[in-house]
Amino acid sequence: MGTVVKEAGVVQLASGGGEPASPAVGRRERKKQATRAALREAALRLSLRHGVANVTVEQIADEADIALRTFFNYFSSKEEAVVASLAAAAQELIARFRARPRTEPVLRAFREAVLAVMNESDAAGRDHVRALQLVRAAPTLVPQQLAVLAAQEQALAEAIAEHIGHPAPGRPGDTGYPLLCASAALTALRVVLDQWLRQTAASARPPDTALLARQIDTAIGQLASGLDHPGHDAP
Amino acid sequence: MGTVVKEAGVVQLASGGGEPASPAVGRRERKKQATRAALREAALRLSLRHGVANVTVEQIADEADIALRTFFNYFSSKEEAVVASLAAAAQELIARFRARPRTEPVLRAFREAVLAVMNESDAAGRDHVRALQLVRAAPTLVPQQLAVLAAQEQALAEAIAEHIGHPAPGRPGDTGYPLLCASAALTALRVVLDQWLRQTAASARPPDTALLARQIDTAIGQLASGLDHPGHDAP
DNA sequence: GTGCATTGATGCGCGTCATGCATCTTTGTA
DNA sequence: TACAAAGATGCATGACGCGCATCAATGCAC
Repeated sequence: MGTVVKEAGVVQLASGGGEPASPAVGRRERKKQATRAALREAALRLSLRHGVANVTVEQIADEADIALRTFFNYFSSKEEAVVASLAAAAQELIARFRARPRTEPVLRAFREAVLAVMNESDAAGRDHVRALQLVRAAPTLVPQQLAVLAAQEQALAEAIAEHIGHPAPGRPGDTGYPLLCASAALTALRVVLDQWLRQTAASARPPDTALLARQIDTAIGQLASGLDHPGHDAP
Repeated sequence: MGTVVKEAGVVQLASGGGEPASPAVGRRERKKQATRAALREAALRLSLRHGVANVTVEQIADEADIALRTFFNYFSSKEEAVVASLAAAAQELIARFRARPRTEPVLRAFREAVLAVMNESDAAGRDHVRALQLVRAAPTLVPQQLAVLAAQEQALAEAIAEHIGHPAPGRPGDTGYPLLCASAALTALRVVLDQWLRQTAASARPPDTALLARQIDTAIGQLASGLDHPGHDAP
């Protein structure tokens, strides 16, 4: 039989795409994750060095020492491989959110989750930021980035519903709040990150997390207190 | 010299892509708009009939009686041509917003603008809805749709800043409110439209504008009154 | 440990995509 | 009417994305 690794083409991207924190399964699964990671890192590295447009899928596959054909078993396009780091980050963001105490207001918990993810200093944490910078430099990736975020809306919405003891999205009694809140929060995050990257780009190398925290607080604060009345920095 | 019609590849999409309401210029410009419209309509029509994946760029070009090469002078991909209607709708949405009296609260004006656009019953108005339905049926188009909306955030943010007499985004004194409000509003619109289409899909043919209006009001209301306290239908 | 079924990796081939380049045609204007 | 600018078209080409057949590694039962 043929090979059907991708969980469904674009849907692979739409359904996550990050490393699913494999629960210590067999060697098979581990190797798959390794291959995926190798391709993801190769794509990111080469794209950062030469620019996304100047890198071919073949080069990425060679760099990762994987057959060209195999690349397409994992990602359906170059762009998808590059933003895979972001998908992973988004999934971790949601995991962090789920771990917050339910006594925290929703947006507060979201804020903490974001900062937790951004404060990671390990290899993966760096990749998130590097991928974001790359997206800023390559307009081709913008649609992909947006799709990655949008793909997590549903998951975050469910987490939010759980967090506040609200009916899950689509269930009877659902006010639509969880989904709206999730998409608004992720959008705000995207806007803030974009601004932050623009400023950080020309300044210090080590990501200025303090500045990011302040900007996130501002945005979250505006979302929390209602968008119909502008201009308030610290309520 | 070569041909450089597109205002800049993907940026064409990112900077709008709709018909710029040509100010009665020469025949040259009129013909360009006609060509663009022909391609846009052909792409939409064929995609609706056979599915986006089953339509080639060549078929679209043939249907519009345009050379294949010329197609790429207007759109850099099949998907871009299909969602061009949405770009036009988004631009008109902003135009409508700008026309609202400044006495209206921001989100109220946004609501009115949305309903105005959705109530259009002419050919273009139908195209908006048809394109939205197509996107729902073809995951490939989702990234493009998101990009179209995101591309209008800046424009809407500026309109909002004007509406309330706030410094333009990036200017000194900018609180970040206009951009956040714009992106949140557009996101909410996207979420609401998605839900609405899901429901409308299986029901009446003539778009149920009343239902849409109610759903928009709910979402806008939640945005307006703050996202940190859930569950309120009619404040 | 051996054999079998499953699943992923790889090679091959093909149709499509997307763009650069050269050329021809149309349009606007002096 | 002649000329310059701008768009449309044809041609050629490299990359893309995937179906299909095959090979190899893995997991499992016995």
